[in-house]
Amino acid sequence: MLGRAILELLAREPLSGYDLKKRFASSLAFGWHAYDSQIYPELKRLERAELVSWTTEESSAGPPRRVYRLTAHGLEALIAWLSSPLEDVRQKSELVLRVWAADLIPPARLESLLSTVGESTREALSRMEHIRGSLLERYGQPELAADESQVGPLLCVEHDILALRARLEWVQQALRVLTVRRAIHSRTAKGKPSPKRPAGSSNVVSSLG
Amino acid sequence: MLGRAILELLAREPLSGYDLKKRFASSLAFGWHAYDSQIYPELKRLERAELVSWTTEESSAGPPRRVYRLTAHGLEALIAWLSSPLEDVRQKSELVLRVWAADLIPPARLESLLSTVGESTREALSRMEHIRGSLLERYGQPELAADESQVGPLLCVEHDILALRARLEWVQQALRVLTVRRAIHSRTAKGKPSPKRPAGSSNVVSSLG
DNA sequence: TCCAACATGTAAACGGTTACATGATTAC
DNA sequence: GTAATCATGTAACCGTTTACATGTTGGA
Repeated sequence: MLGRAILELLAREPLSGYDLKKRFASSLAFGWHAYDSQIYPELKRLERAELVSWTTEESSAGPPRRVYRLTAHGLEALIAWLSSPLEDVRQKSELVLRVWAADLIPPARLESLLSTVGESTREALSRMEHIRGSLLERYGQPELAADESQVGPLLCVEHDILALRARLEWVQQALRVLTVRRAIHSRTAKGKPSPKRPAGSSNVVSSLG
Repeated sequence: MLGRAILELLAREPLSGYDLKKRFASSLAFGWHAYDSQIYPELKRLERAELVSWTTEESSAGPPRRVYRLTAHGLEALIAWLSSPLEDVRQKSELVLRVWAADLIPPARLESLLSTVGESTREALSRMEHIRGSLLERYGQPELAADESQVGPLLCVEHDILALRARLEWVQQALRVLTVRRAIHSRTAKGKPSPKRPAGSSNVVSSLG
């Protein structure tokens, strides 16, 4: 998959491994992330497949750079992939996996996990909204943006904003549920052991899968 | 990660490899998916780590089953993981990766990709809403549900519903944007080549990462 | 002189995916 | 008999992650 992401970036402009590394390192171009240790071998693989070629360029600071660009064959392969049918849009989330066993997590711990996620989601959301602001200012509404190549990135930013808002909403809902439950428990079950599954009640969730 | 998911399931009730395989195969317990080829080796790994143990049970149909259960140490390890700090909630999505290069996809292809995703999202959403319906019917509001062990699954279903709604909303927005752009193009640019990036305008997106 | 940024890599481990392989029991 | 379901595995591959490794140039 990283190979495809690299081809997309090279379709816009020639880049060196180091440039790509910077793109994939921090806030990540389009939510994708990669390590430098993966980028250089991947570029070699793309080169062997004749999807990219490179030329050496002098660098202003540091050793000479190997600048990669798409070959005609590379652009063709990229477009073929982009156009191919897409299946399986499942999203695995460690947070959700953990919350599934919410009853096994000490309540205070669970609440702090959710608060932390909520906080980082809020931050990511405001970063994304800021990015959207500058893109809209620069290019106008995505429907009208004159620069064809900016429509995709604009839509990706919109995607992230909607996804982050949904996650934030869920985290708040979960925290609300847990708070209410704690309040009820402390009132009704003073010192009583936590309620067990009623005998004979089959586990509904077992039959969902 | 699969090991953790297995421990969570075994914390509720003893299960055989075959049971786990069924849970992970189709609609997936809590959005997680796994292949049988992965489950049996993973059970051996958990056994070596003394997190699970097994006993043989006669099966009503077919060969005897090896039924696994958590050890005390396994429950301890599970709770330790559940309580540990959680970082990195990044979500990689092939769909978003493709849309980033929307301008390279033939418009009709892109629209059919998005429509397909929209349709399968709608289906998943109605499945999830149905599941939520039966859970609420059975256990009542998550705040009040008497069965402690069902709160997590209820919250997971809520999560999926919010996430699916957000995705659907985005897909519809994207389709709207593309439709409007197509309409404008066909009116203003009869036969004209598609507009190129204005010379000298640096790519904003490059500087976002 | 030393640190930060530039620039490019290798090796090992881990986890998920695909494909292949085997055999028992029950219902049709 | 034969197909479906029950039940358990192995082997090879591939992509990601972590850790390690090396050397240059410019500025403080």
